[in-house]
Parts: sequence; C-alpha cells; structure tokens
Amino acid sequence: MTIDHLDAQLVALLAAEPRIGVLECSRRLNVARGTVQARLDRMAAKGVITGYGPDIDPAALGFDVTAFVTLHIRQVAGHVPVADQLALIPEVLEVHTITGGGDMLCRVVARSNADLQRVIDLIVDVQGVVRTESVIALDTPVPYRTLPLVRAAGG
Amino acid sequence: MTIDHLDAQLVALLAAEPRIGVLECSRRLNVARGTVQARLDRMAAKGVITGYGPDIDPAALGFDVTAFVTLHIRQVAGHVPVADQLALIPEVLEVHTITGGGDMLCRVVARSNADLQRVIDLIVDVQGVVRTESVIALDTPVPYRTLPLVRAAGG
DNA sequence: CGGAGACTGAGCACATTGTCCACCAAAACA
DNA sequence: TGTTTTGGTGGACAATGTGCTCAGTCTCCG
Repeated sequence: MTIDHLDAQLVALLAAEPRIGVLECSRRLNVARGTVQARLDRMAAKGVITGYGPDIDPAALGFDVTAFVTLHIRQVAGHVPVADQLALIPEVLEVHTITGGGDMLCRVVARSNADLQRVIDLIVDVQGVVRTESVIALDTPVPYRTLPLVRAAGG
Repeated sequence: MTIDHLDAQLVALLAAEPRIGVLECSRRLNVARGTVQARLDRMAAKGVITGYGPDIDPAALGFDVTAFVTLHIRQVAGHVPVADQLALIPEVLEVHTITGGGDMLCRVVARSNADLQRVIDLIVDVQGVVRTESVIALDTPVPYRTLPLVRAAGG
C-alpha cells in the first residue's frame, strides 16, 4: 500500500499526541472527521498500522541489558519448532531467520549480564539450537522509529 | 520500576483493544476509573509506557526487505556523529553500539534487495563508517513483542 | 457518459474525558 | 502506638467526544 501526505501527517500527529481523538485530528489537519476515520481504518486494514501500543520500554521494567543473539541450529530441526520454543521465553523479544553465518537472530533482554547468561542458557536448551553468539547493545543512539520512513513514504 | 498484576492486565487489555478508553478498562478490570488513570500515568511517568503508537509495519508500506547491518567505524570518529548521520536516513530504523567484532548494529529496511544496496551505500557514505556487514532477515517467526515480558514482570 | 471511490458536513443516540473532591484502608515511619 | 503517606474508591462537574449513518459533491477511470 502507498500512503499519501495526509496519511503521514495523521500518523505523526497520533504518535505525538495519542490522546487527542479523531475529531481533534480532523480539526488539526483541516479534513472531515469521517476522512480521519476512513484513513485510519484503511491503514489498519492494509496492515500499515498494526496496533496502538502501549509501547513498552523493557529497561524501565528493569531489563537493562539488551543483546542480539545469533543462533546456529541443526538443519534437520528446521526453524519452526525452534521459533515456537523461543517464543515461550518472555525475554526473547523477536526472532528472525537470517542469511549469513548464522541461522536465526534474536533480540533478547535481561536484568543484568549475569541474568543474560541465564536467558542464553534457556535459549541453548531449546531443542535444535547448536550454538549461540551474542553481542550486547551498549547504547541505543537511535531508538526504533518508523516516523521518518512514514514521512518519506508519504511525501 | 516494578509493575504488578493489574498493571500487566491493563497493558495487555489496551494492546488488545486500543480504543476502549479508561472507563471501559475500569469496568473490565473491576477497578475504579481513577485507578486506571493513575496506573497508566504512573507507568508513563516511570518510562515503562513510552507511547501509544501507531505501530507501523514497514513491509505493508512496501519496505519488504529487513536487514541487520553491522558497522565498523573509525575509532577517532566516535559513534555520536556517526549515529547522528545515520538518524537522517529514514530506512535506518534503529542503531545500537555493540560489543563484539563490530561497533554498531543497525536495523534497516528497503523496498528490495537492490534497494538495500542503495541504503547500504548511504550508510557507507557516512563519515566514519569504514565497513559494513549485512544479514538479511528472511522471515520473522516471532515479531517484536513485549507482552510476555510484561506478564512475567507483573505476575 | 456512467459508475466507483473518496471526501464533506451534518445528524443521532449515547458515551466519555480530565479534573477535582472527600473518604477510607493499608503501609510506612517516627 | 500514633502519625503520615500512599493508593484506591465513588462521585460530581463541565465540556466534549464517539461510532455510525446519510445525502450530496467531486474526481478519476473505463
């Protein structure tokens, strides 16, 4: 789906002020209320908007350590049962299958470096996981953001 | 900050049904409306809730390719000016400084593999970036999620 | 030209919000 | 033990909003 300038403005406005409601959006953007609703509904229907948070910061919950863990798995095992098991570990926030030297890449959080060892041990215990390699995120100078992309896509 | 069971329920409910408002939350969870508001405000004040989306799926916008790009930067340059430049590239969604063989790890999206080359070229052009290594995410069996972590933290 | 899609402004019935208040109970502190 | 702090409760007030529908208008496309 392609989005236009109004879509982009709408997303940016809601990100900046989540509580303002559709009527105030329509006032701010000089369009009809129904238009705001139709645009939001369409973006949701097309999968552009997948939800409305709440956006959670794991660090504020005490999970101060973030790591990216590359997994080597047994090829016979395949990645689906491995992923299903990884999904059961709350500290595993996302899992991708990847090209390159490893088979899967996980984003993982933990309360401390020692706790990270515990989480990695949980991962290693998953059937099919042969080996892991971890890098710890020391700082996040650019936190995850999609607004610049939305702006660029929306003109 | 530690969260309790009610906090966790509240986050889960709002994630499932973002449009229901605080009054309906209070009905669903059998607490006073003021309690819902106080809990949300406290989690926001403590940085646990950082926002309310909208959550955007880059793939639905046409950015079908996701890659994780490890950067090697010149040590003299330091990472701050590099990160500032990376932040100007809309397709760069997040940037971490990391332990291990590389200095920074970026999550990047692009419209195609060819487009990814264009984006990587933008990154390589950033002053201080010496070399990049990329892995492409082929599939995302576990998309980013924090709810299991919230549930585990909230009891 | 006709049809489809998008936008507009309005209306309807119903509901909600932000804020404040007084009260109560439990926990923390001296 | 007595006092203070914190969190929750239910209620009120003034203002505003929501989800949905509708008829009309405009633009684009076959």
